[in-house]
Amino acid sequence: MDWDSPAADATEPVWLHRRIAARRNPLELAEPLATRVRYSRGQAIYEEDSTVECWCRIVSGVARRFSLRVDGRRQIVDLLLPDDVFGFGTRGRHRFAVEAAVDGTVVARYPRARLETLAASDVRVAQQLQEASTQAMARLQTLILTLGRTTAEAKVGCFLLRMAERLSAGPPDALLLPISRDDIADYLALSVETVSRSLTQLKRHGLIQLLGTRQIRIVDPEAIEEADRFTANDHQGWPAGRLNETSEPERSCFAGHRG
Amino acid sequence: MDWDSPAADATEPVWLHRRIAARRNPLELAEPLATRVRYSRGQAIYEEDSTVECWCRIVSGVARRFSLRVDGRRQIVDLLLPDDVFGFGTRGRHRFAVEAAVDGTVVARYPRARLETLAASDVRVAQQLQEASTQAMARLQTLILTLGRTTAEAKVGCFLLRMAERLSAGPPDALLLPISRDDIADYLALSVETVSRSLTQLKRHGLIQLLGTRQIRIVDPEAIEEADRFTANDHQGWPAGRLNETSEPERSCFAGHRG
DNA sequence: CGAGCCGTTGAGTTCATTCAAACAGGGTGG
DNA sequence: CCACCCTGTTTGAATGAACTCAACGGCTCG
Repeated sequence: MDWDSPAADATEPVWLHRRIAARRNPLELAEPLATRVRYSRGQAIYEEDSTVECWCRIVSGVARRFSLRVDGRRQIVDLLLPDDVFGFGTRGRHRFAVEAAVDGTVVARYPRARLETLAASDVRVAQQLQEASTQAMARLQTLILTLGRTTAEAKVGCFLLRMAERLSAGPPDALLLPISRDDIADYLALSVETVSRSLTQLKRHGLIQLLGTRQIRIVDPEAIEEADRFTANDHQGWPAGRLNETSEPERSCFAGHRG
Repeated sequence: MDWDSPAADATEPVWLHRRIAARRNPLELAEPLATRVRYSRGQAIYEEDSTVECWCRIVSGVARRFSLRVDGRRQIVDLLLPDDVFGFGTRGRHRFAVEAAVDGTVVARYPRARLETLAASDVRVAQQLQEASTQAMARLQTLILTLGRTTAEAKVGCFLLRMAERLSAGPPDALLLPISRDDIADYLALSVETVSRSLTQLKRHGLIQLLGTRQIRIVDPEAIEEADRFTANDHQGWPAGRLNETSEPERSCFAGHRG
């Protein structure tokens, strides 16, 4: 099966593979150990508190690492895109559950024991593991900074920028969101309604354009990055030329996601 | 200098060393490489975007890893207590700055290059590095869960529980906060006033007792853990017997921190 | 004793949430 | 083909929560 090839399945949207061109497989040297598994949306990749048997890498699609609270709310701790590595737990146990966030998510699984023996014999493999772990830590820190922003508009804007950076090879001017508003809400610790409102606010302020419900064009990244200040001050401070609604027709320009 | 000994400096408060008994030095095998440095409150341990030269371990005291936003606000990404390891950056550079949060914080520094050669020759050292890295990741995930809670009272309560777990060897019933309200605020992305109000709220609800400004007794950990639900419902649901104010005299039972 | 820092409390405003309703698009079945 | 349902998304109104600005008390240090 040729799941690594970008054009493997023509029915899948492009963004699921776009990143493969941008970044190399971070576990390239361990690839002989890998077995691939395909998951449907919502399907568990592993459960909370399960034992660590494999390291995992997203080949295509998206997965969410999350925890369920006592009140039923869900906190997504990490959003896993193609070539993101996950599955190293704490003391042999997974602290969080992981499940596919879109249909047809493909995960490459590397048995932990064999991976470790390989790493012991090949330093470069050990370095790749280390690097993958560092990347995962960087994602967590980025999320903390996003959660730390003051207003919901700033959080959502920051989220868009980070997603654009991760999804695109070139300049982060446009992006196709791979996940639903629900997932964004649980990722940013906001309500779905607030996420939706923040997006329309960002659009009204001329910082983004909404081409489709999930297709977004980033107009003013710097202003988004500093959105805290602007929302704190009076709203006269917005650039006047951008205040008119960019009323693009809201036709869906793509297929392949079923929310 | 015998900084490892719990009674090295009688003027230092007990909690700075309490944890040494609870958890072993996670870089024990690398100790021959270590050099110790003492920092005063607010002093930089390393700067943002500096090159990674050493891994670090808190011997005694507290440090904060943080980033400054454009609006001047500060987000503390990690709070470092005795025997916490930090300083592994992303691609050779530190993404955040670290500075001492209390006077007399002692840090053991392990030169990166020598540490790596040692790890290459001794598998147990490599395992210790791996374990330390995993611990750091666990701290980040815990913070994300804390930041993800709905109300400020839930955030602060959750913070107290996690700090009690980290600071004490026994049951997490009491703790002596090692940091100021300001630091808590920047850690939880709240304002100082809200932190203060949340503490008095938790006290009023009978979930904690405030013995001193920094000495706290945890009365009902389970209720704190589920605080989201209670604050969401009506406030008649609180245990009636605990609603009377526990008006202990607010004398300071300890010295050694100057905010 | 005054200055300065830390912590708490109050008043008013802004912001996010809940509850509710409405809309759009995809898919299925009559 | 159209009606219908289901999911996901958007918007409105009202409530509740956190923030800012401000003032005050306690404590330490000079």
